[in-house]
Amino acid sequence: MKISRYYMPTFREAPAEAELISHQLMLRAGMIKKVAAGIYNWLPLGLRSLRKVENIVREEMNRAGAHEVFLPVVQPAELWKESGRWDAYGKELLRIKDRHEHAGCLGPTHEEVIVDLVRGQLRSWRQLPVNLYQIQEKFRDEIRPRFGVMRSREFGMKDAYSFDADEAGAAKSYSQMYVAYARIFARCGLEFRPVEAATGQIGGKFSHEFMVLAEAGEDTLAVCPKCGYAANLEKAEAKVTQQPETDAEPPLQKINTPGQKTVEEVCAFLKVAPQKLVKTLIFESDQGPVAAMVRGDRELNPSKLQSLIGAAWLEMATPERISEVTQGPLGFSGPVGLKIPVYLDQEVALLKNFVTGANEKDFHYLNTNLARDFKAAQIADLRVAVPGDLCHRCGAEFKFQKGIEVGQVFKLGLKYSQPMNAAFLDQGGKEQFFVMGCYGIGTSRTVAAAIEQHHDPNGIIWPITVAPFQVYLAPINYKEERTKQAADRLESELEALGLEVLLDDRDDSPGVKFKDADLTGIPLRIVVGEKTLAKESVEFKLRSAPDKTLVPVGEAAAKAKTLVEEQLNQIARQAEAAEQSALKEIS
RNA sequence: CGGGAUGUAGCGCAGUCUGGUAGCGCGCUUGGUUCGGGACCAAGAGGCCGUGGGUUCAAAUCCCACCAUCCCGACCA
Repeated sequence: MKISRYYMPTFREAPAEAELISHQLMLRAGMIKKVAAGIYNWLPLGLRSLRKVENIVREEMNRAGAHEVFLPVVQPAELWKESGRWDAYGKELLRIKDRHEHAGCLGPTHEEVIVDLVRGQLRSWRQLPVNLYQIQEKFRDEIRPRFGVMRSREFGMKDAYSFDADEAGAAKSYSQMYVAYARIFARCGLEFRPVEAATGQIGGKFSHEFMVLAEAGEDTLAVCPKCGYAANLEKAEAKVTQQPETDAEPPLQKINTPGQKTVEEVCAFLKVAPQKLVKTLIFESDQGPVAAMVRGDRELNPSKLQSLIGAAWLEMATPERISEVTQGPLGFSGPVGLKIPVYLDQEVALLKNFVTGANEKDFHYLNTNLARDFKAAQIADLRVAVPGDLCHRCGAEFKFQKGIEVGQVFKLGLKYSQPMNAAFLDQGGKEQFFVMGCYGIGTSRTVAAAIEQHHDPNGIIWPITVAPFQVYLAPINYKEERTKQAADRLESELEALGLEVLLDDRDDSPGVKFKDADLTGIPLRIVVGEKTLAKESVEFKLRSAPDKTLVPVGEAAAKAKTLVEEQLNQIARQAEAAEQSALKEIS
């Protein structure tokens, strides 16, 4: 491919809108261009990388026994009403109407459509399991799109859905996907980590997220360096290290605390440590209002509370609602006398004689005690893990790392098959709902994540497997006849060997070409010039290393092929290793 | 949606306070000289100054409204 015939506008400076390095580099290298907030054009260079990610995904999905389908972007409201998500899904679901005033939406995900596809067609246990996937554009009307294709409204995603006859089958499908994902991300040249994840509004019981480790990540992971436990902060469980207190229980004492609402204020006013003050937070959920208690120096983790009570949705109650539910204003809530279920963080259960709100303006209680003064509906780990916490499995101290979520695997169970009435006949002739799983990979985001992980001040450093081209062929002066001939000839030799070559045939100074070679991150650069040709040679340089070596012209193509294959083989070995450790993790 | 900021040539920016011919760098075009880390000389092209309204003899500049974009927060298979 000759650059002069290619559409690849590169820039010296990145548009001011780009914050993230991957975003800046993608814009500068001419991979993408913004159309509107969270909506991007993919240019030829960017599309080549995106397609490489997609093809890796496709190969591995096929290898794992899944079958590719292609589902519509526009989906009818009826299906979403059937699953109950027409109302449950928030404003991210872009609802539209057609000319007949018929309601529909742009698909943010495809559970409804896929269930509709198979129900009635899959009727027998003999046909199971089935795993169908697609690589599609999704649309989610994000409140705040940002970071280029890392968090855009329209984005590329592979989504797969498995249908099994029972839990055991579903567990097997899940494991297969888990292993396939490990291979996929390893093949993309990524350093990643599967972590236990909260299941969020998609529901289900069990989930892993595949995280690419990068500072720019929006998620925080708690990783145990000793036993390998890793979890999203939303889910991470810390070991309780404190001993239960055994103090005597003096009587409950109501005390005037005028205007003291926050933990800080109350602690200062009463001269108690925040560890001895317990916050009572009121939530609204589909299960009705609930209260949750954590120590004053801790932060409640809503997703833990949500999964504990099995709520479909959960949010902080409004001040008005708090007054209704507790009979007291915001800032003075406490467990004593509360009529709603009270969920207790496990740390709180160890305390004696703590301070709580009195559900009355300007009053708190001293010497509040569990059992004597109130009952807990349940005691569990409800707080957000913090640096310094210890792994609940092995007791080593957690390390916190930032990660980009590039994939997630879910066990859905009957969440969609049941309401949408998708069933088959089991061996006993009995009707059963499909046990489902769903498995997503953000393909466009994966491209950005690869750049986040592989760049230097000069530009991108692509892993060979997702590089848009493998060789950047740079003639020093393409107008010089001997150079031109050598470059053209080498280009066709390389292409004949199946290599992907970008020939920089522009009438620009060498500096421009080197800068663009670095910026676009193509793994192997070959320079052809009068100086090298005087030695019957061309110069090889890997983007990932500083060394330059002269290679005889006649051996150049074969040598390039060898280098590319070495890199491919190395990644193949990494994929093998990733598969092996994934198999261990999931068994 | 709350808080903050910005909209001037393809990109990066100045000009706005203090109203009076719309500028700079990069990029682009033409010619020439160059050719190992974003070359040099010369001549050019390119702008509803985000949109609409108002004030004024006169508005990129002052006032009002709207729109868009970015950042922080809430949100998020």
